[in-house]
Amino acid sequence: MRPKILVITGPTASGKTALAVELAKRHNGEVVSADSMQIYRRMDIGTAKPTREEMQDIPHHMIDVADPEEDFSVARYVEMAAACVEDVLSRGKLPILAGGTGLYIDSLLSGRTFAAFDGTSPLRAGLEGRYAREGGQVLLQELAQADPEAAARLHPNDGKRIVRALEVWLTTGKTITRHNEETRALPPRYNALTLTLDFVRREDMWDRIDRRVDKMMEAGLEAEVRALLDSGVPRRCTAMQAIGYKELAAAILEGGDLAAAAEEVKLRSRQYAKRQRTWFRRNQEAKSLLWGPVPNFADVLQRSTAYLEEFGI
RNA sequence: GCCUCUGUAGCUCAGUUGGUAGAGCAGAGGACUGAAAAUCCUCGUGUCGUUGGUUCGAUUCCGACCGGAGGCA
Repeated sequence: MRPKILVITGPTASGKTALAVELAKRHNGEVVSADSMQIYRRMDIGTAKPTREEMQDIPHHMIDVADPEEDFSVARYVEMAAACVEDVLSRGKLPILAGGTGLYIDSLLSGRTFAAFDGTSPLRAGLEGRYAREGGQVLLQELAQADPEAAARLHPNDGKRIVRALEVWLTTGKTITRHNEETRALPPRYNALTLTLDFVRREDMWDRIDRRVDKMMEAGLEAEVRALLDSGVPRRCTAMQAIGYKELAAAILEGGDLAAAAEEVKLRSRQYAKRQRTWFRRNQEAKSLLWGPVPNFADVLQRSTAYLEEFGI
């Protein structure tokens, strides 16, 4: 019998944190964050990391577990988060996976494993160099020798995935297609009830995003980004690619207008929310909780509780 | 008041030697197996400001009018 776990997801600014905390209080739960950027320490304002007050004494895991100059990854997330979930379960409490990083959530729930990876290998650097010089078409032809399916699936411009597919083949002797098939066949690690928060009207979500970015600016996002840059966090590392950070870093270092940068952050956040929705939409099992034009927390809480009862939590 | 420039997709603009038009951005949809807040793919009909005229035919040429920008008084 696979352990039951509650998942709360949804696009950015959809109220995941508040709902997770409230349900944790009512169901003896602890929150395990599923957010690829709240992982990083010293990045609080721009990632909308829950504050002490917002956490309301509910333990939160997988927040502040890496430094910004480290490069985190899905594989690391799954390994660490799985340990957190096991820990929560072992104490007889309900793990509540809350966050908006779909890949992290799905990977953890499915029990997915990942092929070996070495970000510093000369092989990888070589492949990246060749992609830049020779182009995707050439590498895809090479990939087709070993893994015709992946070569057919990948677009010549999708350098990241072409390099990875070749890397997996060359270092493990197994194609990424084969690897994917094998991991897909693995049994799910948990029995999850997924609640997806969203908005009836897209415009309402945009408004919330805009207001949240305004609040971030008032709360001192600029100073937070400056502090990261001053402490030597390189601009090209993963953490600095986070929305809110890369735009402000550009404005700070290239002398741009901060107000314009904030508008850019709003735009990128909306586009990000759209991508998140595309990801969540394909989960047919998920229960959707929609906010109307006037958010009614009590109503959403009640509907959530009904789903939990039905699921047997 | 006069002169010049300008008015084309939500925005910025290109273009049509007269045969009703196309880019970037925005937007929409999709993908996603060790960067995922990342990365990648697909999708462009709009009274070509309004109204007369010339013409077989005008968004394109001419006039008037209405916006906008600048210059001269």
